[in-house]
This record gives sequence, structure tokens and C-alpha cells, in this order.
Amino acid sequence: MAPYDKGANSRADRSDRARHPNGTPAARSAKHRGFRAPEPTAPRQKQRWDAEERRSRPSSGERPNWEPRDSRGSRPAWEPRGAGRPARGDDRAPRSFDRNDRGPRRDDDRAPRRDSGDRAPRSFDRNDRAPRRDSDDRPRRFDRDERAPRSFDRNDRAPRRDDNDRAPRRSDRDDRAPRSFDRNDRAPRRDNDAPRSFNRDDRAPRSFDRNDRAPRRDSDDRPRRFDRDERAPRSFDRDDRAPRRDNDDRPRRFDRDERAPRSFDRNAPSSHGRPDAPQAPRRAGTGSQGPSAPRRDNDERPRRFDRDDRAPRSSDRSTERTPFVPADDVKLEKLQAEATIAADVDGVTFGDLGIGGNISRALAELGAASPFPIQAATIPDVLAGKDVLGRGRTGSGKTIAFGAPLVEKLMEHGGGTKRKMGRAPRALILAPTRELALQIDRTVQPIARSVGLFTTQIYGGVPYGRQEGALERGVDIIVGTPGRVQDLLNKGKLDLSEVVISVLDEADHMCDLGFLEPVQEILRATAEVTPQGNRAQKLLFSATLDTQVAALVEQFLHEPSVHEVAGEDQASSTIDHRVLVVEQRDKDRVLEELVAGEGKTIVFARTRAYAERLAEQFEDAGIRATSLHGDLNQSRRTRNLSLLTSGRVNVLVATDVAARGIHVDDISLVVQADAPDDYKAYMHRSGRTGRAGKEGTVVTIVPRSRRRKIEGILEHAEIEADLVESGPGDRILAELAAR
DNA sequence: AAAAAAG
Repeated sequence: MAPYDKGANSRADRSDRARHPNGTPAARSAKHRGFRAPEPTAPRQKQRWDAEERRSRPSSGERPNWEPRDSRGSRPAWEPRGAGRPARGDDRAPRSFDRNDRGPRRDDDRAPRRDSGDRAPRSFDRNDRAPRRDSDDRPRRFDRDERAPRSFDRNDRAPRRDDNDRAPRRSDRDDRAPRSFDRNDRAPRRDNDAPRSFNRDDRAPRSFDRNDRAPRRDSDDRPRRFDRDERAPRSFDRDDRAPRRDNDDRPRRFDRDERAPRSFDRNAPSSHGRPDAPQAPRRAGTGSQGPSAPRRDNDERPRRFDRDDRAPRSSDRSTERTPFVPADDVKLEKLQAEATIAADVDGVTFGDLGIGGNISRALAELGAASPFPIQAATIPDVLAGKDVLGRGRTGSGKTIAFGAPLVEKLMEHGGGTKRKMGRAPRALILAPTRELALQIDRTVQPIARSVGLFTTQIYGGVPYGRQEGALERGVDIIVGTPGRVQDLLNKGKLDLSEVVISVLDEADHMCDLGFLEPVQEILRATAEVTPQGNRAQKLLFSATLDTQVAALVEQFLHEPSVHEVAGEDQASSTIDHRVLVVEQRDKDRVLEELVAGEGKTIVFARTRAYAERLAEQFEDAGIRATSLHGDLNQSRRTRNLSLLTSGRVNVLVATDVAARGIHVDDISLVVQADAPDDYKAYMHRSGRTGRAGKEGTVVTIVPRSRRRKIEGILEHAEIEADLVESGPGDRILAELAAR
């Protein structure tokens, strides 16, 4: 289907073509499976980039890439073929894309690069081969992505993947791109076991991590991070806690306690059930306030907020009580978050928080055996029917923090209507990017399924049919992105009048120009009160929740309780921040040296074109790399991201589309080829690493002229980083890459 | 200014 390929659009097109072996999807439709010899196309595709670039980079030769890689990893399979392949050179560029696509040969796949040599050629060939493709190609691609994993996976993930894989395949054919993806996400799971699938998805990555992860996974999700810092603490004892805390160390929590009061006070209400109510108010603001020591962890964060807070200054606000004040930077403060510390959560179970048995079991299967701080903090309030503002880094458990109580709440309201055909959705979860929406659904769907509720994804870049069909059949929870939701809303295909719980993930970003308006329109279309006469709920979450959300809070929320998790900030710690001042002309070479390491790396570029260019440059240099940005069609986006999560590539060059929320296990290095726009961007980008308590490194490349800017950003983010001048061949590059 | 989000 053409549709999915909306790729037809300009950019997309190119990318698609470039990437798709054959024509692109569009082509497909026309030709439909293939037919035409795409030869011409193929070549061209890549050409665009290739042409120029290749010239410049002759060397990149194919093999090298592989080989190196192979050596590293897997690759066995492809070798055979590879050997044969002749010219990859030309193809290469194309290849890169192709590669991605190529999934076909699994064998190859495994070796990511697989065919190195082959690829290019092959892919094209394939194209040409129309015949095969049908079968092979497409399937392959998708498959590959998936498959590849499989093979690999198996080792690691075997189980999951299967699902994933399959789904894809089937779909593939049809539309392939779209579907497959969809499937991946959805289909598989549902059919089978929702849980699993999810797991897979989630896990998969991890699994990939294989070594480590598989096991962990469970833990991974959250545990890790928190664990470290917080958990120790303990307890939920909440009540008790206070006392303990001291001990804990965890300053944070305690902090919370201390703080908590404050903010919480306001929130007080919120405390509702929860004893703990952790609350330390955000801290920072108060920051100074309390116990310094403990907080330190907090400190970091606070800082961020600080900004917000600072100005405002806390106490005042608190007193004010307004739960929310607009404007000022204060935002958060006003929000006055209560900081929950890990300690509080110790010993607490989801059941203690009010979550039912089925959901608790589903959570356990997802790896969430016990609640993390942000969850312990927000779940009670959500169940109490309150509006909630939660600040917590993705991965800290935000998704479950709103997902679990949302489902629990829906059960209460919903009761038996659940399965009614054509029933209107009662909950809505919005995210700023499709990938994040998919990731959220992977977690929420199994939770919902555990109690007989259904979720459906409503996001752009894929055909309408499936989404409209799901809505017609009736679903309970919508997980999507603003554009498509608004689109279907306006087309009368989506009825939000019965939505009693709305969630905005990355809420501050959702208030940015371009997002705010659609979001407002969507929220206006949701119910104001529940069938029982209670106020419909609004939940806003983000790692950088600040006053930016004031507009929405004032317009749609009612006396929200604000929560944050102490110690969650990126600043927290396990991340080593570096800034390299590099001559503009040396930038690309420096970047190449930085991403040459073995660990998973995400490189952030300011524009799509640069992200694409860098990915190709890296590939040509023999580095397994791919890209993620808005110029790619959705299937490509999904696939490329999975290439990284599965480990088939270890370098992903992306625009800020990947800055927020995306969780990939074991990212050891984040490179900012272009300085971030602001401190928030810095925090979100760097937050892709250092997860789970693992160590991570963030290297920001800046030209001399930007030195000042980056220093300001770091200051604002309250991050300390070494800033040094560097150039190609510097030892530091190899050292950073080696981590 | 760019990116993302509908096509």
C-alpha cells in the first residue's frame, strides 16, 4: 500500500526509494509487488546520497565494514554470500538502505551487515529481480528486521521475536511496510499473548543485550535505576519512613519526606491514600532547604527544575497553594512536586497501591515486580481520581505510573461495558512521536489485556484502515500521536466524548508550538465528567515537566497533585559528560572516530539531512549504522530503530525524534553531533544512556563559536562536563569510543 | 531554525 508509504511524499519518497530495494512502496502499489525491474530505481535511490558521498569515500568499501563487524559479532551467515558478491561498492550507498531492508536473508541478517558486499548488489538485484522479491524481498525486509533478530534473538529472545517476526512477515506482503509494523507492534501481541509480545519488544532489545539483559529485563526496566539510588531506601513505610530515611541515605527520599510535606501539602489532598506521599517537593526549589546532603541526588534535578523553581521560589508558592500557577518559570514548583524517594517504595507492592491482582501479575510479567518511586507516588492519586503531574525520566517507570492506574480506573468505571462492539474509548494516551506511542502501547496493552480491555494505536504514517477498523470494533484505550488522533476525530471516526482519563506523555513537549493546538482540540473533545459525575482526569508526565505546561494545566486540570522522583535526573550520575570543541572541518572525522566503538551509540544531529548523511558516512567507513528521522517512512523508522535495539547495528544517527522517551537498552554512548537547542533537549538526549544504573557517556561536539552556548546549556541543566579542544586522531576520541 | 505531527 501506497498509503503507508505515504512515503510518496517527497522526502519520504526519497528515502523510501533509497531504501527500498525495489521501488518503494509506492512503486509497489503501482507495480505491486514488483515488478518492474527496479533496477534503475535502485541505483538511483541511493545515488542521491551515494553519488556524492561515495565519490568522496571510495574506501568505504563494503567489506571492510562487514568484516570488522563480523569479527565483532555475528556475522557468520552472510559470509558465504558475501564472498561472492562483487561489487558492493556501487551499491553501497544504496545498500545501507538496502541493508536495512534486506532482511531477507536471515542468514545474512544475523550478521548485520550481512552481506556486506552483497548487500548493495543484492538489494538491487532483488529489486530487479522483481520476482523474487515478492517473496523474498519484502518479507525479507521486514522479516529481516525481525528475523534477523530471531536468529539472533533466539539466542536471546527467541521466544518473543517469533511473534514479532511473524507478524511482520505476513503483513509484509500486503502492505508491508505499514502492516508489518503494525503487526509487530500490535498484531503479534494481541493475538498471542499480549504480554509476551510486549515483552518481547521491550525485552528484545534487552535480550539483545543478551548477556546481561535477558535476565534482567525484568529488573531492567526500572529497577535498575531506581534501585540504585532510591531503592535502597525503602520504603513504603511511608509513614514510618520518615524516620528511616535518614538512614537511608538516600537523601532524596528523605528529602522527600521533608519536602514532601511541602509540596505535598498542597497536594496534601493527594496524599490521599498514600502514606508516603513522598513528596518532597521538588526540591530544589526548596532545594536549598532541606537537608542538603541527602538530596544531592535531588540536587541535580532540582537544578533543572530549579530553573523553574528558582525564580518562583518555593515556599511562597507552596503557600500559595495554587496548585498550579501558570506562567512564570515556576511551573513546576507550583506544581510543587512531591519527591518520592525510592526508599519509600521499598516493600510496597502494586496491590498496596490499589492495583488489582490481574494487573499486578501483568506488571510482573513486564518486569515490574514492585513499584518504582514515581509509580508509588502517582498511582494512589490517579486511583483517587485526581489530576496528576508527574516528573520522571522515561524508563523510570512513568509509563506504568500512569498506565497501570489508568487501566485499574477504567475497570471501575467501565465495568461490564468493556467488550461492547463499537464502544467509544474511555482513555487516551498521547505522545509526541510515533515510536514513543508504540513503546507506550507495548507496555499498556498487556496491562489492559490482563483485565479484558483493549488498546489501539492511532498514529500517522500508516494506513487508516486498520486503525479505523479497530475503532469500529470498539476499543477502550487509545495510544497515539496528536496528528492522526485529531485527523480521525475530525473525520468523525474517533469519538472521544467518553474519554474520562487523558494522559500526555512528554507533556512539556506537547505544549510546543505545533503540538499545543492539536492537543487542546483533542482534550476539548474528551469528556468533562465521568458517568458517575466525577471530573474526568488529566495526567501529564515528563522528565522535564515545567511551566511550559501551565497553559494546559489551567485549561484542563483541576487541582493537580504534582510528583517527581528524587534522583531520577539524568544528572544523576552514571553519566560522564564531555564536550569536545572541534574545528568545523574536522567534525565528521571526529564523529567517525567516536562511533567506531563497540557499544551501542546514538548520534543526534540537528537536521534530517545531516542525520542521513552521517549514517551513510559511518556505514561507508565500515561501521554498522542506520538513521532515524522524519524523512523516513514509518516502516523504515520502525525498522531502523529495531536494528539498534536488536543489536544489528550499533550506531543510530537520529534527529530529536529519538531524543525523548525512546528506550533502548545498553546505549553506552550518546554523541551530539550538533549541540542541543536547549537544556531540555540536552537532558532528554543524554537520558538515552546511563540507564539502569549503567554507566554512560555523553559527548557533545561543538565548534568554537558554540562553546558559550553549550556552557550555558550545561549550566542550566546543572551538569558538569569537561570541555576540551580536540581533533581527528586525538587519543580521547578512541578512549571515549572504547567505553 | 528545525523537528515532530496528518496527508
